[in-house]
Amino acid sequence: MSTLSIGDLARRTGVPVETIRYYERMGLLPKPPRTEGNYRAYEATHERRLAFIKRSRDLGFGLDAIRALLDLADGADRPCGEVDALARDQLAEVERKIADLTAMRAELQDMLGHCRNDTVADCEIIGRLRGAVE
Amino acid sequence: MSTLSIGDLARRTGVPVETIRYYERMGLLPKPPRTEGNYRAYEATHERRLAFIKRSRDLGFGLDAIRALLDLADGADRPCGEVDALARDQLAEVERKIADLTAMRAELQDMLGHCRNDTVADCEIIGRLRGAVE
DNA sequence: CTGCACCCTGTAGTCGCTACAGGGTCAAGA
DNA sequence: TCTTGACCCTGTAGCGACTACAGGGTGCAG
Repeated sequence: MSTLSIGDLARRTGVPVETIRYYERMGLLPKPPRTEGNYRAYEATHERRLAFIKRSRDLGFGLDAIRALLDLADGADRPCGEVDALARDQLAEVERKIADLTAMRAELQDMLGHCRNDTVADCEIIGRLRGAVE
Repeated sequence: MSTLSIGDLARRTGVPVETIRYYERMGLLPKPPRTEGNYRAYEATHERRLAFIKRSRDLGFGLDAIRALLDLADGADRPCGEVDALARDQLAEVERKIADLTAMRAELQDMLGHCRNDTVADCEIIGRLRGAVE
């Protein structure tokens, strides 16, 4: 009655069915009980746990970090320093990626800004990829 | 005399040896002649082509796009509209990624800003990952 | 002639999914 | 009752762009 099929869980969380099975194989989501017909039968705890995973993935955490966060989230009494450290690491990683991409964007915009719709021989974009300007 | 070993080429371009061989397998870099001892013997054309590939990779172009850019770069007389389109697509992709990462950064910063170094039970970060605040 | 740095091929692993293939289950409609 | 079709199951292979071996060959300096 109150259990969910894997398809139900997928619809409710926005995580594809295949990905849910993948998380189970990777040990992120506990194996749910099965019905007579060998279908997975999820309960509310599973939905909460999967929502946690999805939120963490949306913030770019890797599966190893999420495993650690889930472990930490289960130990209510411990100080949250480790959680903090994981979030800080993730923030640093995100900032590094933003910096890389921002440099790429500037170079691409500059290339496109100099494009005079010439032939390839005079093309500023090709020229820069060749290394004429650095 | 004027040929380069794969290691020389790697040092001069900053592209690892294994990656050079990978680009050859993928058809991005033409197969060079071999020495008697079956070593690859590169010439200046290879170095220029590899530098072009590296520059394109640094701007985030995928290998398929680079293959197209290399083909276009070889036809000097044709208009550079296609080059322009590839660069525009790449810029759009980079901007999409920046937008995603910027949203992640904001949320992570906000989470960390609210962290009061509590126990996990009261941890703002864990709380948000659980979905308390949206 | 021996050691060492370098080179060769081929294959498997990384991350986080995604896409089958080849089957089983189940509820609704004819 | 039968059949259709949506859903579910397992297991395996593929993606992109490398990276890391294993197990061997080459070439040069001391």
